[in-house]
Amino acid sequence: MKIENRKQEIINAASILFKEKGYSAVTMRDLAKAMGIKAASLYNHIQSKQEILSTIIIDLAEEFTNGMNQIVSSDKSAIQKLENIIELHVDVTLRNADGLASLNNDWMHLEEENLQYFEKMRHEYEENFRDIVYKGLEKGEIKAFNIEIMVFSTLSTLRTLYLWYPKQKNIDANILKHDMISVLLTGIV
Amino acid sequence: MKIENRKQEIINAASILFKEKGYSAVTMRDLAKAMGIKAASLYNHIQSKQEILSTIIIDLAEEFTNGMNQIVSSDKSAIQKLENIIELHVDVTLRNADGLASLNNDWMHLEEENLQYFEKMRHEYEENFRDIVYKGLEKGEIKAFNIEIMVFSTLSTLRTLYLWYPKQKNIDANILKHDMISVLLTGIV
DNA sequence: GTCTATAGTAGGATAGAC
DNA sequence: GTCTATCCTACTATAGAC
Repeated sequence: MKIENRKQEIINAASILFKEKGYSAVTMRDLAKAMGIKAASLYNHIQSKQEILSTIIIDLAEEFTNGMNQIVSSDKSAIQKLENIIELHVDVTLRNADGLASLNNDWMHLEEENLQYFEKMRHEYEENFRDIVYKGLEKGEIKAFNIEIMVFSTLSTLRTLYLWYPKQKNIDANILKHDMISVLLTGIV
Repeated sequence: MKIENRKQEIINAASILFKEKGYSAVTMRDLAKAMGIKAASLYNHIQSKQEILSTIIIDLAEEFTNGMNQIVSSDKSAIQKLENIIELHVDVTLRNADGLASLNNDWMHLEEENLQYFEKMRHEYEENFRDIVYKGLEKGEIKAFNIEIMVFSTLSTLRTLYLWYPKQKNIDANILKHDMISVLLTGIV
Protein backbone atom coordinates (compact mmCIF):
# COMPACT_ATOMS: atom_id res chain seq x y z
CA MET A 1 0.00 0.00 0.00
CA LYS A 2 1.31 3.43 -0.91
CA ILE A 3 2.42 5.74 1.85
CA GLU A 4 -0.22 8.32 1.00
CA ASN A 5 -3.01 5.78 1.50
CA ARG A 6 -1.51 4.56 4.74
CA LYS A 7 -1.16 8.14 5.93
CA GLN A 8 -4.83 8.73 5.28
CA GLU A 9 -5.69 5.58 7.20
CA ILE A 10 -3.69 6.87 10.15
CA ILE A 11 -5.48 10.21 9.99
CA ASN A 12 -8.85 8.49 9.88
CA ALA A 13 -8.02 6.25 12.83
CA ALA A 14 -6.67 9.26 14.72
CA SER A 15 -9.84 11.24 14.03
CA ILE A 16 -11.92 8.56 15.71
CA LEU A 17 -9.64 8.37 18.75
CA PHE A 18 -9.37 12.16 19.06
CA LYS A 19 -13.17 12.30 18.95
CA GLU A 20 -13.46 9.80 21.78
CA LYS A 21 -10.83 11.13 24.18
CA GLY A 22 -9.42 14.34 22.77
CA TYR A 23 -6.02 14.95 21.20
CA SER A 24 -4.03 15.20 24.43
CA ALA A 25 -5.37 11.97 25.92
CA VAL A 26 -4.63 9.87 22.84
CA THR A 27 -1.11 8.41 22.74
CA MET A 28 0.83 7.30 19.73
CA ARG A 29 0.70 3.84 21.26
CA ASP A 30 -3.13 4.01 21.31
CA LEU A 31 -3.14 5.06 17.68
CA ALA A 32 -0.68 2.34 16.68
CA LYS A 33 -2.79 -0.28 18.45
CA ALA A 34 -5.88 0.88 16.54
CA MET A 35 -3.89 0.46 13.33
CA GLY A 36 -2.56 -2.95 14.36
CA ILE A 37 1.10 -1.87 14.31
CA LYS A 38 3.70 -0.54 16.76
CA ALA A 39 4.05 3.14 17.62
CA ALA A 40 7.46 3.48 16.00
CA SER A 41 6.01 2.34 12.67
CA LEU A 42 3.67 5.30 12.53
CA TYR A 43 6.64 7.58 11.97
CA ASN A 44 7.30 6.04 8.60
CA HIS A 45 4.11 7.73 7.41
CA ILE A 46 3.77 10.86 9.51
CA GLN A 47 6.25 13.27 10.97
CA SER A 48 4.66 13.87 14.36
CA LYS A 49 1.45 13.65 16.35
CA GLN A 50 1.05 17.36 15.77
CA GLU A 51 1.10 16.85 12.00
CA ILE A 52 -1.89 14.53 12.28
CA LEU A 53 -3.87 17.09 14.24
CA SER A 54 -3.05 19.98 11.94
CA THR A 55 -3.91 17.94 8.85
CA ILE A 56 -7.32 17.05 10.26
CA ILE A 57 -8.16 20.57 11.37
CA ILE A 58 -6.67 22.73 8.63
CA ASP A 59 -8.19 20.64 5.83
CA LEU A 60 -11.63 20.97 7.37
CA ALA A 61 -11.24 24.65 8.15
CA GLU A 62 -10.24 25.33 4.54
CA GLU A 63 -13.25 23.38 3.36
CA PHE A 64 -15.53 25.63 5.40
CA THR A 65 -13.67 28.73 4.27
CA ASN A 66 -13.95 27.82 0.59
CA GLY A 67 -17.62 26.91 0.96
CA MET A 68 -18.38 30.17 2.74
CA ASN A 69 -16.49 32.23 0.14
CA GLN A 70 -18.60 30.74 -2.64
CA ILE A 71 -21.79 31.46 -0.73
CA VAL A 72 -20.78 35.02 0.09
CA SER A 73 -19.89 35.86 -3.51
CA SER A 74 -23.17 34.50 -4.91
CA ASP A 75 -26.00 36.94 -5.58
CA LYS A 76 -28.66 35.09 -3.64
CA SER A 77 -30.93 36.37 -0.89
CA ALA A 78 -29.82 36.27 2.74
CA ILE A 79 -32.22 33.43 3.43
CA GLN A 80 -30.85 31.41 0.53
CA LYS A 81 -27.31 32.05 1.74
CA LEU A 82 -28.21 30.82 5.21
CA GLU A 83 -29.76 27.74 3.67
CA ASN A 84 -26.53 27.14 1.75
CA ILE A 85 -24.49 27.47 4.93
CA ILE A 86 -26.67 24.88 6.64
CA GLU A 87 -26.22 22.58 3.64
CA LEU A 88 -22.46 23.12 3.78
CA HIS A 89 -22.35 22.03 7.44
CA VAL A 90 -24.53 19.00 6.78
CA ASP A 91 -22.37 17.98 3.81
CA VAL A 92 -19.09 18.29 5.72
CA THR A 93 -20.58 16.49 8.73
CA LEU A 94 -21.77 13.57 6.63
CA ARG A 95 -18.37 13.29 4.98
CA ASN A 96 -16.13 13.67 8.04
CA ALA A 97 -17.99 13.73 11.36
CA ASP A 98 -14.99 12.38 13.28
CA GLY A 99 -12.63 15.09 12.09
CA LEU A 100 -15.09 17.78 13.14
CA ALA A 101 -14.57 16.74 16.76
CA SER A 102 -10.94 17.88 16.53
CA LEU A 103 -11.91 21.05 14.68
CA ASN A 104 -14.31 21.94 17.47
CA ASN A 105 -12.44 20.75 20.55
CA ASP A 106 -8.73 20.46 19.84
CA TRP A 107 -7.87 23.48 17.70
CA MET A 108 -6.14 25.07 20.72
CA HIS A 109 -3.48 22.37 20.54
CA LEU A 110 -2.33 23.51 17.12
CA GLU A 111 1.11 25.07 17.09
CA GLU A 112 2.06 28.64 16.21
CA GLU A 113 1.49 29.15 12.48
CA ASN A 114 -1.34 26.69 12.10
CA LEU A 115 -3.02 28.05 15.21
CA GLN A 116 -2.94 31.57 13.84
CA TYR A 117 -4.07 30.42 10.41
CA PHE A 118 -6.96 28.50 11.95
CA GLU A 119 -8.05 31.37 14.16
CA LYS A 120 -7.99 33.74 11.21
CA MET A 121 -10.20 31.40 9.17
CA ARG A 122 -12.62 30.88 12.02
CA HIS A 123 -12.88 34.60 12.68
CA GLU A 124 -13.56 35.39 9.03
CA TYR A 125 -16.12 32.60 8.85
CA GLU A 126 -18.03 34.06 11.77
CA GLU A 127 -17.79 37.57 10.34
CA ASN A 128 -19.20 36.39 7.02
CA PHE A 129 -22.01 34.60 8.82
CA ARG A 130 -22.82 37.70 10.84
CA ASP A 131 -22.75 39.92 7.74
CA ILE A 132 -25.25 37.73 5.95
CA VAL A 133 -27.64 37.93 8.90
CA TYR A 134 -27.20 41.71 9.16
CA LYS A 135 -27.92 42.27 5.49
CA GLY A 136 -30.95 40.00 5.67
CA LEU A 137 -32.19 42.09 8.53
CA GLU A 138 -31.66 45.37 6.66
CA LYS A 139 -33.63 44.09 3.70
CA GLY A 140 -36.41 42.87 5.97
CA GLU A 141 -35.88 39.21 5.11
CA ILE A 142 -35.08 38.32 8.70
CA LYS A 143 -36.89 39.11 11.94
CA ALA A 144 -35.29 41.67 14.24
CA PHE A 145 -34.32 39.52 17.18
CA ASN A 146 -31.06 39.85 19.05
CA ILE A 147 -28.70 39.16 16.15
CA GLU A 148 -25.74 38.01 18.23
CA ILE A 149 -27.91 35.37 19.88
CA MET A 150 -29.28 34.27 16.51
CA VAL A 151 -25.79 33.86 15.08
CA PHE A 152 -24.53 32.09 18.18
CA SER A 153 -27.53 29.80 18.39
CA THR A 154 -27.40 28.75 14.75
CA LEU A 155 -23.64 28.22 14.71
CA SER A 156 -23.76 26.24 17.95
CA THR A 157 -26.26 23.85 16.46
CA LEU A 158 -24.39 23.45 13.19
CA ARG A 159 -21.07 22.94 14.94
CA THR A 160 -22.51 20.26 17.21
CA LEU A 161 -24.12 18.30 14.37
CA TYR A 162 -21.16 15.90 14.32
CA LEU A 163 -22.11 14.66 17.79
CA TRP A 164 -25.74 14.11 17.06
CA TYR A 165 -26.02 12.98 13.47
CA PRO A 166 -24.27 9.58 13.94
CA LYS A 167 -27.00 8.62 16.43
CA GLN A 168 -29.71 9.11 13.81
CA LYS A 169 -29.56 5.92 11.84
CA ASN A 170 -30.01 6.02 8.10
CA ILE A 171 -31.20 9.59 7.93
CA ASP A 172 -31.22 10.87 4.35
CA ALA A 173 -28.93 13.83 3.66
CA ASN A 174 -31.62 15.82 1.89
CA ILE A 175 -34.20 15.22 4.60
CA LEU A 176 -31.62 16.23 7.21
CA LYS A 177 -30.84 19.45 5.31
CA HIS A 178 -34.50 20.25 4.90
CA ASP A 179 -35.30 19.65 8.56
CA MET A 180 -32.29 21.60 9.80
CA ILE A 181 -33.33 24.53 7.61
CA SER A 182 -36.86 24.34 8.98
CA VAL A 183 -35.84 24.25 12.62
CA LEU A 184 -33.06 26.83 12.39
CA LEU A 185 -34.63 29.35 10.04
CA THR A 186 -38.36 29.24 10.59
CA GLY A 187 -37.93 30.93 13.93
CA ILE A 188 -35.95 33.64 12.25
CA VAL A 189 -37.82 34.26 9.03
CA MET B 1 -7.04 30.14 55.16
CA LYS B 2 -9.06 27.02 55.81
CA ILE B 3 -8.48 23.94 53.67
CA GLU B 4 -12.02 23.99 52.31
CA ASN B 5 -11.58 27.51 50.97
CA ARG B 6 -8.21 26.68 49.49
CA LYS B 7 -9.71 23.59 47.89
CA GLN B 8 -12.39 25.70 46.25
CA GLU B 9 -9.73 28.09 44.98
CA ILE B 10 -7.90 25.18 43.41
CA ILE B 11 -11.10 23.94 41.79
CA ASN B 12 -11.83 27.40 40.41
CA ALA B 13 -8.32 27.79 39.03
CA ALA B 14 -8.51 24.30 37.55
CA SER B 15 -11.86 25.08 35.91
CA ILE B 16 -10.29 27.98 34.04
CA LEU B 17 -7.28 25.93 32.90
CA PHE B 18 -9.44 22.94 31.92
CA LYS B 19 -11.60 25.30 29.88
CA GLU B 20 -8.57 26.65 28.03
CA LYS B 21 -6.72 23.42 27.25
CA GLY B 22 -8.84 20.50 28.41
CA TYR B 23 -8.29 18.23 31.41
CA SER B 24 -5.61 16.01 29.86
CA ALA B 25 -3.42 18.87 28.67
CA VAL B 26 -3.36 20.65 32.04
CA THR B 27 -0.63 19.46 34.38
CA MET B 28 -0.52 19.73 38.14
CA ARG B 29 2.47 22.02 37.61
CA ASP B 30 0.33 24.32 35.44
CA LEU B 31 -2.32 24.39 38.13
CA ALA B 32 0.21 25.00 40.90
CA LYS B 33 1.75 27.85 38.94
CA ALA B 34 -1.67 29.45 38.51
CA MET B 35 -2.11 29.22 42.27
CA GLY B 36 1.38 30.58 42.98
CA ILE B 37 2.57 27.42 44.76
CA LYS B 38 4.43 24.21 43.93
CA ALA B 39 2.70 21.14 42.54
CA ALA B 40 3.36 19.02 45.61
CA SER B 41 1.55 21.57 47.79
CA LEU B 42 -1.69 20.97 45.92
CA TYR B 43 -1.90 17.52 47.46
CA ASN B 44 -2.40 19.00 50.90
CA HIS B 45 -5.84 20.12 49.70
CA ILE B 46 -6.89 17.59 47.10
CA GLN B 47 -6.34 13.88 46.74
CA SER B 48 -5.73 13.70 43.01
CA LYS B 49 -6.18 15.49 39.71
CA GLN B 50 -9.11 13.18 39.08
CA GLU B 51 -10.83 14.40 42.26
CA ILE B 52 -10.74 17.95 40.92
CA LEU B 53 -12.38 16.91 37.67
CA SER B 54 -15.09 14.83 39.28
CA THR B 55 -15.92 17.59 41.76
CA ILE B 56 -16.34 20.11 38.96
CA ILE B 57 -18.45 17.84 36.78
CA ILE B 58 -20.59 15.96 39.30
CA ASP B 59 -21.57 19.12 41.20
CA LEU B 60 -22.74 20.74 37.97
CA ALA B 61 -24.50 17.63 36.71
CA GLU B 62 -26.40 17.35 40.00
CA GLU B 63 -27.37 21.00 39.74
CA PHE B 64 -28.91 20.35 36.33
CA THR B 65 -30.56 17.16 37.53
CA ASN B 66 -32.13 18.88 40.54
CA GLY B 67 -33.27 21.81 38.43
CA MET B 68 -34.80 19.53 35.83
CA ASN B 69 -36.57 17.42 38.47
CA GLN B 70 -38.25 20.52 39.88
CA ILE B 71 -39.34 21.61 36.42
CA VAL B 72 -40.67 18.19 35.49
CA SER B 73 -42.72 17.84 38.66
CA SER B 74 -44.33 21.28 38.30
CA ASP B 75 -47.77 21.49 36.71
CA LYS B 76 -46.93 24.10 34.11
CA SER B 77 -47.45 23.99 30.36
CA ALA B 78 -44.80 22.49 28.09
CA ILE B 79 -43.83 25.94 26.86
CA GLN B 80 -43.41 27.21 30.41
CA LYS B 81 -41.30 24.18 31.26
CA LEU B 82 -39.05 24.82 28.26
CA GLU B 83 -38.72 28.43 29.37
CA ASN B 84 -37.70 27.23 32.82
CA ILE B 85 -35.09 24.92 31.32
CA ILE B 86 -33.61 27.81 29.35
CA GLU B 87 -33.53 29.89 32.54
CA LEU B 88 -31.83 27.04 34.37
CA HIS B 89 -29.05 26.89 31.77
CA VAL B 90 -28.60 30.66 31.79
CA ASP B 91 -28.43 30.69 35.61
CA VAL B 92 -25.86 27.91 35.81
CA THR B 93 -23.82 29.47 32.99
CA LEU B 94 -23.72 32.85 34.71
CA ARG B 95 -22.64 31.23 37.96
CA ASN B 96 -20.03 28.79 36.65
CA ALA B 97 -19.22 29.17 32.96
CA ASP B 98 -15.71 27.76 33.39
CA GLY B 99 -16.87 24.54 35.01
CA LEU B 100 -19.33 23.94 32.20
CA ALA B 101 -16.41 23.49 29.82
CA SER B 102 -15.36 20.39 31.74
CA LEU B 103 -18.93 19.15 31.94
CA ASN B 104 -19.23 19.41 28.17
CA ASN B 105 -15.78 18.34 27.02
CA ASP B 106 -14.03 16.31 29.70
CA TRP B 107 -16.70 14.06 31.19
CA MET B 108 -15.18 11.07 29.36
CA HIS B 109 -12.11 11.35 31.59
CA LEU B 110 -14.12 10.59 34.71
CA GLU B 111 -13.34 7.24 36.26
CA GLU B 112 -15.66 4.24 36.67
CA GLU B 113 -18.33 5.13 39.22
CA ASN B 114 -18.44 8.83 38.53
CA LEU B 115 -18.48 8.20 34.80
CA GLN B 116 -21.49 5.90 35.11
CA TYR B 117 -23.23 8.29 37.51
CA PHE B 118 -22.66 11.19 35.13
CA GLU B 119 -23.86 9.29 32.08
CA LYS B 120 -27.00 8.23 33.93
CA MET B 121 -27.77 11.82 34.89
CA ARG B 122 -27.13 13.09 31.39
CA HIS B 123 -29.33 10.43 29.86
CA GLU B 124 -32.20 11.15 32.23
CA TYR B 125 -31.84 14.87 31.61
CA GLU B 126 -32.17 14.37 27.87
CA GLU B 127 -35.11 12.00 28.33
CA ASN B 128 -36.91 14.55 30.50
CA PHE B 129 -36.24 17.23 27.92
CA ARG B 130 -37.57 15.04 25.14
CA ASP B 131 -40.67 14.11 27.13
CA ILE B 132 -41.56 17.73 27.70
CA VAL B 133 -41.33 18.44 23.97
CA TYR B 134 -43.39 15.34 23.13
CA LYS B 135 -46.16 16.26 25.54
CA GLY B 136 -46.18 19.83 24.25
CA LEU B 137 -46.62 18.43 20.78
CA GLU B 138 -49.49 16.14 21.82
CA LYS B 139 -51.31 19.04 23.39
CA GLY B 140 -50.75 21.18 20.32
CA GLU B 141 -48.59 23.71 22.17
CA ILE B 142 -45.61 23.03 19.93
CA LYS B 143 -45.31 22.86 16.15
CA ALA B 144 -44.87 19.43 14.58
CA PHE B 145 -41.34 19.67 13.26
CA ASN B 146 -38.79 16.89 13.52
CA ILE B 147 -38.70 16.53 17.30
CA GLU B 148 -35.26 14.98 17.53
CA ILE B 149 -33.78 17.90 15.63
CA MET B 150 -35.65 20.38 17.82
CA VAL B 151 -34.33 18.75 20.98
CA PHE B 152 -30.82 18.49 19.61
CA SER B 153 -30.79 22.06 18.32
CA THR B 154 -32.04 23.58 21.56
CA LEU B 155 -29.73 21.53 23.78
CA SER B 156 -26.73 22.30 21.57
CA THR B 157 -27.32 26.00 21.95
CA LEU B 158 -27.88 25.83 25.71
CA ARG B 159 -24.83 23.65 26.25
CA THR B 160 -22.61 25.99 24.28
CA LEU B 161 -23.75 29.12 26.09
CA TYR B 162 -20.67 28.96 28.32
CA LEU B 163 -18.45 29.66 25.31
CA TRP B 164 -20.41 32.57 24.03
CA TYR B 165 -21.79 34.42 27.01
CA PRO B 166 -18.41 35.63 28.38
CA LYS B 167 -17.86 37.51 25.12
CA GLN B 168 -21.04 39.51 25.61
CA LYS B 169 -19.97 42.19 28.04
CA ASN B 170 -22.33 43.30 30.76
CA ILE B 171 -25.36 41.52 29.40
CA ASP B 172 -28.18 41.44 31.94
CA ALA B 173 -29.28 37.98 33.07
CA ASN B 174 -32.97 38.69 32.55
CA ILE B 175 -32.44 40.16 29.10
CA LEU B 176 -30.32 37.15 28.18
CA LYS B 177 -33.01 34.76 29.39
CA HIS B 178 -35.69 36.63 27.51
CA ASP B 179 -33.71 36.74 24.27
CA MET B 180 -32.72 33.08 24.49
CA ILE B 181 -36.35 32.13 24.99
CA SER B 182 -37.36 34.23 21.99
CA VAL B 183 -34.76 32.80 19.64
CA LEU B 184 -35.08 29.19 20.77
CA LEU B 185 -38.84 28.92 21.20
CA THR B 186 -40.41 31.28 18.70
CA GLY B 187 -39.43 29.01 15.87
CA ILE B 188 -41.06 26.13 17.67
CA VAL B 189 -44.22 27.63 19.12
C1' DG C 1 0.64 24.83 54.36
C1' DT C 2 4.47 24.97 51.51
C1' DC C 3 8.82 23.42 50.31
C1' DT C 4 12.75 20.18 48.02
C1' DA C 5 13.72 15.85 46.40
C1' DT C 6 12.46 12.00 44.15
C1' DA C 7 10.00 7.65 43.06
C1' DG C 8 7.68 5.39 39.45
C1' DT C 9 5.41 5.60 35.18
C1' DA C 10 4.26 6.94 30.59
C1' DG C 11 4.74 10.04 26.85
C1' DG C 12 6.78 11.44 21.80
C1' DA C 13 10.21 10.32 18.98
C1' DT C 14 14.66 8.10 16.88
C1' DA C 15 18.22 4.35 15.50
C1' DG C 16 19.04 0.54 13.23
C1' DA C 17 17.93 -4.56 12.23
C1' DC C 18 15.05 -7.23 9.17
C1' DG D 1 7.03 -0.93 6.18
C1' DT D 2 7.36 -2.87 10.57
C1' DC D 3 9.92 -4.33 14.31
C1' DT D 4 12.76 -4.06 19.05
C1' DA D 5 15.26 -1.28 21.90
C1' DT D 6 15.91 2.89 23.83
C1' DC D 7 16.50 8.06 24.72
C1' DC D 8 14.87 11.89 26.96
C1' DT D 9 11.45 14.37 28.84
C1' DA D 10 7.40 15.20 31.56
C1' DC D 11 3.79 13.49 34.26
C1' DT D 12 1.17 12.30 38.93
C1' DA D 13 2.00 11.55 43.37
C1' DT D 14 4.60 10.70 47.87
C1' DA D 15 8.10 11.40 51.77
C1' DG D 16 9.79 14.14 54.94
C1' DA D 17 11.99 18.81 56.35
C1' DC D 18 10.61 23.35 57.82
